[in-house]
Amino acid sequence: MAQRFRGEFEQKVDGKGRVSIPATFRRVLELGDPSWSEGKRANFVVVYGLETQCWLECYTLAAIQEIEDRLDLLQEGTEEYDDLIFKFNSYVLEMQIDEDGRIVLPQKLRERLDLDGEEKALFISKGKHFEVWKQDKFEELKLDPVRARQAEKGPAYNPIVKLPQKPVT
Amino acid sequence: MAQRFRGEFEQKVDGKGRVSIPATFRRVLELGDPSWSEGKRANFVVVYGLETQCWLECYTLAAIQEIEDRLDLLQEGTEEYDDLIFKFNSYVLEMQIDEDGRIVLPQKLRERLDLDGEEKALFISKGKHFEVWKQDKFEELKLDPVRARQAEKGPAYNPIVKLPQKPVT
DNA sequence: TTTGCACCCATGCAGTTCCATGCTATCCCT
DNA sequence: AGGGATAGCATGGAACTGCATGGGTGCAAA
Repeated sequence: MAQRFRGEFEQKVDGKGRVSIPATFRRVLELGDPSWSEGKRANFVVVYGLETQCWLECYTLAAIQEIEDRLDLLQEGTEEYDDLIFKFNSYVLEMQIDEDGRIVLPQKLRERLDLDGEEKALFISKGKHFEVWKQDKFEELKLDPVRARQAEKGPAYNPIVKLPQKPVT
Repeated sequence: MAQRFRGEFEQKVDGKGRVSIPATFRRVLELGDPSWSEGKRANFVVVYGLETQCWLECYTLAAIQEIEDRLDLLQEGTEEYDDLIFKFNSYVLEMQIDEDGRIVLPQKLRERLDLDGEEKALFISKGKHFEVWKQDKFEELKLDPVRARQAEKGPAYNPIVKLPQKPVT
């Protein structure tokens, strides 16, 4: 079982576009990079997508490999095939974590996130990948589905999101 | 069947946010960590959720694994999938019990619980997970459902909460 | 020449590790 | 049954380390 990203972190982006990758995420990226070893720098993949996408999706190399394996099983020319090729080949960047555990977001990506100058970025786990947002933007958009629905209902002591039914086997 | 958490304990949180995990809970967390063995430190998962949530929910790794297995069977993008990903991947922290049976609640969580300085925390079993509250808060809110309902009815000799019917098989 | 980026070094603080203490429940021996 | 030894548990203190962050320098491309 591959490691999963867990948790949600707030990191500062400095004037040069540098951001620390949260240490726990670093561990997962390192393990997901087949050519990584102690002391080396981990590589990973950033999917930034079309212009309308204002967040980054970050994948371990292993996860990307998994996606490519799946691609090989699909018919060329199907909609799904095209979408995946498009998403994971065209609008994509391979990055490397530096000595200090940081990456530099190039101009292009900073613009995409709508970052200028020093700002806070949000790192949000999605299990097999994580996303990076400009914090203000994320909050403004209230994209979190649970929060969005709860906002309608008002606060309540309802700690458990309903679990899915056990599959019938 | 996995072990269950039982009982309710009061533990002191020191100025640095350190708390002892009640010993009986530790046993359950250890058994629920597949990679744990005698002498090692048990890992588990703390779900702190959205800003309105002022308590912590703690799960064994086995319990989390069970949730993730179910997640793998769901369609990405469905409401249920998003809710679960958010709840169990995003607003979550993986923690490790230290040599002395304690954990350190990071700033973020202390704020969430409304703990500052030295205070009492309540550990409350909920069967497959347990919750952590600031004691004062818990009492103030009188969230205990049984107590709340009993308070409405006034004091009565009704010590036994009605047990659920056995399922018809 | 300016701007974007790779590299190097510096620092404060939060988080972690290690060691010490008192209390209580348990066990064993007489 | 009494009493002393023992082990595990809840706490406290202090040193240490890694992480997030900031600043500077040099190089290469625009």
